[in-house]
Amino acid sequence: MGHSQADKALTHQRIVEIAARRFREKGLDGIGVADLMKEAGLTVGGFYKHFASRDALVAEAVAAARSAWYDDAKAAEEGGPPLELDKMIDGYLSTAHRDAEGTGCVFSALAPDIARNGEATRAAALEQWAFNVGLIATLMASGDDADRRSRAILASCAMVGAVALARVARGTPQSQEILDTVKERLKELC
Amino acid sequence: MGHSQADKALTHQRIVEIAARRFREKGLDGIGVADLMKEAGLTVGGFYKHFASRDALVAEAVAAARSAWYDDAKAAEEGGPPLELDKMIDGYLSTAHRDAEGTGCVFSALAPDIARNGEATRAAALEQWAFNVGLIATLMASGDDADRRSRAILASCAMVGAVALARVARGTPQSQEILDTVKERLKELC
DNA sequence: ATTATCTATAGATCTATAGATAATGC
DNA sequence: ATTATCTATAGATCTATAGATAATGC
Repeated sequence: MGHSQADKALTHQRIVEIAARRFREKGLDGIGVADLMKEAGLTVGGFYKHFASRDALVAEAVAAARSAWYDDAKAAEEGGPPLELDKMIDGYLSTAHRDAEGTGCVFSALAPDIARNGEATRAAALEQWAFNVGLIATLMASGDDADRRSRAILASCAMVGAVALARVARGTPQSQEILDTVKERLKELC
Repeated sequence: MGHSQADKALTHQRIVEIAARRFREKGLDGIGVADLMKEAGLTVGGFYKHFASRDALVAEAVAAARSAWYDDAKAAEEGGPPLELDKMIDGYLSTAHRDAEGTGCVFSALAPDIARNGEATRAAALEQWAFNVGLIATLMASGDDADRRSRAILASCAMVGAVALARVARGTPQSQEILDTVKERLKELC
């Protein structure tokens, strides 16, 4: 086992990433510190040398819970394939995203849980939301700035709600209907 | 204290109603059986004569977690004031609804929690969602049945997402912006 | 000497059950 | 006699801390 400061930073990051995944899968109250540490190959005793409290981990994990859009945007900035709004919407409203809570959008997985949490967690989440809305607005084909932002906000709310509801309806025909309907309507709008 | 069978039915209902409120406020994992019983003026020991398990209460509470729309629809059926879609949207996307998790829409308060729960809970929730979508579609001014349903689904997803996100953003200007923007866009659509 | 992690545990939960108590209802 | 509720508690969590161990880094 490593004990250097460099190792500690990596360990810290590993705990945060595991938490970001498991919290999205099980809810912010759905998994305990001991299980998260175990999954990181550690024991519970070391946790509080990394985080002041469980809540502090929640805040870090929510801030770190990035999904495909963010990765794609970063890649595009660094000369990768340019973003296409149609494809982003298709990806967000796909069954693959619906079935991958742990790595998907933090809002469709945790919005009500985050809303019940402290200022730090909510501010970190809101920053991500603003990033997403900005991204959608930028990629729209037409409209002035205010109109783009307005449509981007509607699209963001509809997508977050659609994936959350499609997960509730998983296993029924309504689940696919929700995803397909919102996809079709948003493509008209954007 | 009452011990009759009639009293027991009332007690059962009281527990379910308290749970429906507190679960929406604190999340499905946010309050324990003992605290719910205490709020009903009872002690924890009697709980399992009312419910087979905590999960059974969750399922009943989610099914019973009705909000203003349902009450208004029932009242309209019984000769009360007719439903108006514009007013329903205004109410749903109001700060009053945002700030009243405990009595508001079960989906904006609990959708991801419900999605993580068992079949019984999810089916009870989906039934409510279908009721709401049907209501919206019925009240739309124009369009054939398929088009109304399609727009009703978009409206439902956008409203659920908007209130969940407005709660995350509570205390910032974005909270109001989300509610107002989605309100304006949905009134165009409906 | 400092510190990253581990072992062990305190103290506070939480779900569920056993058995007692006190009311209902045949 | 039956049963709705209560008291008490078992057993399994969960967060947080104390003190030991073993590595780093001056």
